[in-house]
This record gives sequence, structure tokens and C-alpha cells, in this order.
Amino acid sequence: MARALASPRMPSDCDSCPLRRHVFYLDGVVDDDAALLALRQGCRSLPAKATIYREGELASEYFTLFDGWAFRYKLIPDGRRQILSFLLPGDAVSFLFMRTDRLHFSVQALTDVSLCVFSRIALARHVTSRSDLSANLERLEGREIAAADDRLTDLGRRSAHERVANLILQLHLRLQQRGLAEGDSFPFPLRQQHLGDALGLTAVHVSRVLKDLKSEGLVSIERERLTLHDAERMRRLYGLNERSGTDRYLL
Amino acid sequence: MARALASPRMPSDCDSCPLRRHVFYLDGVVDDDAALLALRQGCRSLPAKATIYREGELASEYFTLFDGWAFRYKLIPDGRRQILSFLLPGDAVSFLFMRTDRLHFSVQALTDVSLCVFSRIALARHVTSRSDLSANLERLEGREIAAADDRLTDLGRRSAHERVANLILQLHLRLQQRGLAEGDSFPFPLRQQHLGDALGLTAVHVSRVLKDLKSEGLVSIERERLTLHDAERMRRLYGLNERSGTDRYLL
DNA sequence: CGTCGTGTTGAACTCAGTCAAGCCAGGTGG
DNA sequence: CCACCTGGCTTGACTGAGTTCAACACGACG
Repeated sequence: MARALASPRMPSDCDSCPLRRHVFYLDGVVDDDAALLALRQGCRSLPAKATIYREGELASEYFTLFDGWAFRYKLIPDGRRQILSFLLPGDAVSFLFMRTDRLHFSVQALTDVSLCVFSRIALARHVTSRSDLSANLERLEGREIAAADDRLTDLGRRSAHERVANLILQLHLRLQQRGLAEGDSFPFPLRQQHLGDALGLTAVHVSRVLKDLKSEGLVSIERERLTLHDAERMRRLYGLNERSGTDRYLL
Repeated sequence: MARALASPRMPSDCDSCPLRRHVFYLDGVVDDDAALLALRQGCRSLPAKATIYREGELASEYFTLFDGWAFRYKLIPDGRRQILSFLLPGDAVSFLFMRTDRLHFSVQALTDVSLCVFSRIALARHVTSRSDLSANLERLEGREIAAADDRLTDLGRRSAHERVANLILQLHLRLQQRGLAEGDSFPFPLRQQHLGDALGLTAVHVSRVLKDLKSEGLVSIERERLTLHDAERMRRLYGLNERSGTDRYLL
């Protein structure tokens, strides 16, 4: 069952939180807002594999991922699973909770996680009352749409090797932006089953693809850390652009 | 080149437009708003295959599809195409233009189309000034995210037959909601290449799958009209739910 | 020490892709 | 009126990327 321990890294208030600007604000677009931060009710820690939200259930809280990784996913009736996205420290569990209390996907902790907890209603009311925050929220949702469109293109039109390479590059980029990568190396808690479920592949095939990438000297994985030895060559080999569509046009 | 003829079906003002409530309002959630409708600058008609918007270009207008079909798509450098979604009468070309002037996908007319044209800036300003419209816009974007997540699950985890069946059922549902289906039959201007590019398949394989669906007596297609002979059996055979995730939880 | 979760490898298989030919309806132009 | 295109659909033969099933390795953990 869900232990509830505060993460050692979690600050007691938002003022000193290094991830703050990722959660509600597009960098620099909206000024910090003490009233909004004051709405934080507390934090919650959950162990790996815990369910953070289950599809269709009523949610009265709004979560933000402070530490650890999680993922959004859907199950189809026969048990197949599609991972929709990975959530990294600094991500909201979903902006959609701002406007609705039930969603179409579930969320599971991938590692042990610490969440910041807000009252959904209070937060929604606050955002509604400030048109700059609303506009900002729309932009953040726009980013989600762009990210989903990128993934769609991946699954529809790219080979297994391209998909795996692309996902690794994306994760690296996102972690870099949050200051959570150390150069070319970053934490990589994913099982091959997760990669497969995100990319529309079987875990077995992911294993073979990773073997290829490793033997080409592009990546190595040790003790849940991935190192990118030649990101540029990987991009070239697998026909991927420097920047993802996700970030290219949407502020 | 783009002819510019008014559609015979297009009303001269929004008051009598039967599609109005689909474009900006979730049914009944937001009252009609004369000021918003007054922002319509006019209309534009384009022939099939015309480019409505090209990825990365600056847009100063906001479009709404009044008549005909269109689709959003991305090209990857080697020429492969992924269709992200089909736009039906009553759809906005993209809500994202409300908050940004460049997007990550292109839009092409699939049939001859008529568009309603608004000034992007004026519309954005108006929506920003009314918190109910902003909240509503966020909900509409939420629907897009849910739809994208559904498509992702399709491409990642379903077979070719399931994908084709599902897309047909979805189109039927959406057209029904807009009063554009006649019972089990509806306009179907898609080439098999479009189906393939939307579903991550080749046109050749789409042809084979459709042959199967036809010979099972589930659908028939004649003169750009599709008839669903047994939607219920099709759903059962291909493991699909009555309602799509898109609509189930998001108002 | 056994068990569990995870990853690796091989062999057989299959779904979907590729390539190529032919068909058909509609449109154009002689 | 016929000849000829053109774009889209169908079909067959072959290929191949990715799946399935099964065995085994290995480390963590109780």
C-alpha cells in the first residue's frame, strides 16, 4: 500500500522549488504568482507501480510531479496497454484536470514519486479568474497536443529503430531542460516493457533494437542510467530533427 | 489555383448557421455570444487538394470549416505523411491558433471546402476577455488531446482491421452528431491513401482490409458514400466500445 | 537457496509492406 | 465517337519487419 513519506528533496514551500516554473508557467511568459502557489495543499509520496489516477474515476485533487517518473496510459479491453506519455519531475499529471474531474486515461508511478497536491476546484477557480493564467494554460495544452501529434507520427510512420532512438532523444532533451541530465547521461528507470508499450512494440523487439543501438556505439545503459555517446549521429542515422515539433512553434 | 466562390449552402451570417454551436461552444455550456459571431470576417472557398495552412507559416486568420472535409497532417523529411485528424463541417481548423501564430502541422482540403474566416487576434482577444469562453476553449482542447490519445492507442496497439473499423465508426459518430449522416450511411470522400496515412498503413493494405469488411457484410462504399450495415457487429468483432474515450469523460 | 522480475537469444511464424501488372470510370482531345 | 490519359482500386507473388513462444541467464531479495 501507499506509504506516505515526504521526499527528502522536497522543499517545504514553493518559493524555493526549482521546478516551479515548469509546472504552471511558460518560461518568463507569466510572472510568478504567490496566490497560486499558496494553493498547494501539501505533498504525497507513493511507491513505484502505485496508481496515481485511474481512468474514469472522480478526482478532487490536482497533482504535480515533484520527484520520480510516472506515465499516462490506456488499457484496451483485452489487456493491451498503450503508454501515452511519460511524466518527468516538473510535469503536471494532467492539465485537463483544470476543467474536468474525470479523464480518459490512467496514471501510474514508474519509480517512487513525490507529488505536490492542490485542490482541483480552488486551482481551477484561480486560473479562471486570471486571464493571463488561462491563456498560459491553453498554451501548455497546446504543447500536449503537439507532443501527441509527434508521437502519432512516430507510431504511424517510423520504424522500430527510429521510434526507440527518437524517444531516447526526447527524454534526454526534456530532462536537460529541467536540469536533470548530466551531460549526455541521464536517469533511465524504464523497463523494456514500458518502451514497448509506449512505442507500439513488444518488449522482445525493444531488446533487439537496443542491442543494435548499443553495438553501434550510440547508447549504453547501466544501473538505470542511459548515456548517449553520439546524439548527433543518432539523429542523422534515424532521420530526426534537432528540435521536436513539440517545441518548434509553440512557445 | 484557389478559386474563391461562396458555397451555396453558406448562410450570410452566423445567426442561421446550423453548425454554430459546434465551433466555439460545448453544447449548452456557454450561451451564444453575438459579439463573438460578429467577428467573422467572411468566408472563403477552396478546391480539393488546396493547402489551407502550411506547417510553420505565419497565420493571421482563424478558420472554421463550414462545408467539405479537410485533414491535418505532418510530413517527415523523407516524404512519409501522417494524417493527424480529419476535419469535418463544424470543426475549427485548429483551436491552437487562438494562442499562437505558427503550428507544427499542415492542413489540406480533402474535398472542395468553404471556410469561415476570423481575425486571429481579434478572436483571441475576445476569448481572453471572457473567462467562460476561455474555460470552454480549454475543454475543447481537452477533447483534442483525448482524441489524439485514442488515435495513439489505435496505432500502437490495434491491428489493421481494428484501426480501419474504428476510424469508420468514429467518422460515422461525428457526422451523426452534426446531423450530416443519413441513418447508417454518410458521405465518404476519403481515398484509400488517406486512410492509410491516417492509420499507419499502406493504401494497398487498406484495400485488402476494406475488401474483408465488405465481404463480411459490414460496410459498403458506393459513389463516395459509405453505408454501415451492422455497426454493432463491427464493434463486437473488433473489440471497440460504444463510445470513444474522446467523449466519454470530457464534457 | 529458491523465486521473481527483467533482459537476451533463437526459431518459427505472420501481418503488413513492396513491387508490379491490370482494371475501371471519368475526362480530354482528336 | 473513339483513342488516350489519368487517378484510384484490386490482385498476385514475394519480402521483410516485428511477433510469438520458449528457453535460459542473471541479479535482487526474502
